[in-house]
Amino acid sequence: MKRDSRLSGVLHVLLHMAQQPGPFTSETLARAMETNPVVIRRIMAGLRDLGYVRSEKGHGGGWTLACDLSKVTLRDVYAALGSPSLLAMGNRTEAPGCLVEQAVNAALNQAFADAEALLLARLGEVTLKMLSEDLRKRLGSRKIHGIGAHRA
Amino acid sequence: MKRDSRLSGVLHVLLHMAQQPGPFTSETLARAMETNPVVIRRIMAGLRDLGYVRSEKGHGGGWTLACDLSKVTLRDVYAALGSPSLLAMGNRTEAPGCLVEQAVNAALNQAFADAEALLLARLGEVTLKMLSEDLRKRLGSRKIHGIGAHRA
DNA sequence: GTTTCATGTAACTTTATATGTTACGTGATG
DNA sequence: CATCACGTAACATATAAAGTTACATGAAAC
Repeated sequence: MKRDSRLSGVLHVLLHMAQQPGPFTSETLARAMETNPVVIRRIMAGLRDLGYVRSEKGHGGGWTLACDLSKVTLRDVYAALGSPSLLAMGNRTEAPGCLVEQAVNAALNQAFADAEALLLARLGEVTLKMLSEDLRKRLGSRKIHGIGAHRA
Repeated sequence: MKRDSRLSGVLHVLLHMAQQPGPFTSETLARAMETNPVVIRRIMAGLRDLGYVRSEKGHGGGWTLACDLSKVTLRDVYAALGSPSLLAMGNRTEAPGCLVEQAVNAALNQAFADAEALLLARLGEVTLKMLSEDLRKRLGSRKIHGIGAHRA
């Protein structure tokens, strides 16, 4: 299965934005992520609707952070994407009449639910602020570089 | 993303086989699972290679259980499928030069690894025998039915 | 007010992967 | 040797993410 990298992508964008004042155009962000501006707008749409970022049209427009980074967790960001399914595996049939299938589903669903719950909990423990601070540590003594200096 | 249901499928097959003596042709199993015989052979190939089941050609041939059901866990079955990825989400880039990407990956990988580990652990706790016994409970007082009586 | 810029969004293409299907080879049974 | 059943390659289909094109909307610059 093709793995969904939207969460990874949107976090990348948000972290870039946290490094310097905005606004950033979709075009600029897309170049930094080596993707298309439309893709940026797509993954940012949910965040905008929830008020985590703001977007402005016209000259000098673009995307701006509009939230307290210490209040927004990775789980919130995940939810803003529409909470896509976390697991790559699922039941063959969701509401089977076959008792064999029911037995299989019962066993798998328990394991699946546990794993999903743990993953969501972990994502809920990490705020954007924590991520941003981790990034600054990685940047180390290096001069805080702008998006222009982004390394492919 | 399309969710992988091979684990669910192969467990379904194994449970059916545990309900009555074999051998079962791919054709028979496929009818019970509403799929194609080739699909059955495909998902059974790994199990055969690991010795969990045996396959015989020619007249009277087919698939037979060849393991101690109390010794094989759902995790073993999962491994027999080739350990396909468990999570539907992943990193945008696996070994990024970009520090922002590295920071994002570090945070996500931790959460992902925890969830995967828990899922594997849970699968490792359930044996085929436990599944089979759960199934018999579900069948209740009902006469143990054969595959022929399988309900669509 | 017209031009330019930037987002918003629909529609289409591409890509990846699971699943389904056809065809044919191999070996075992009768 | 004819039939049965697996083994496997090759091809077809389905679904979802990602990429692309096109155009509408609204804001700023001139």
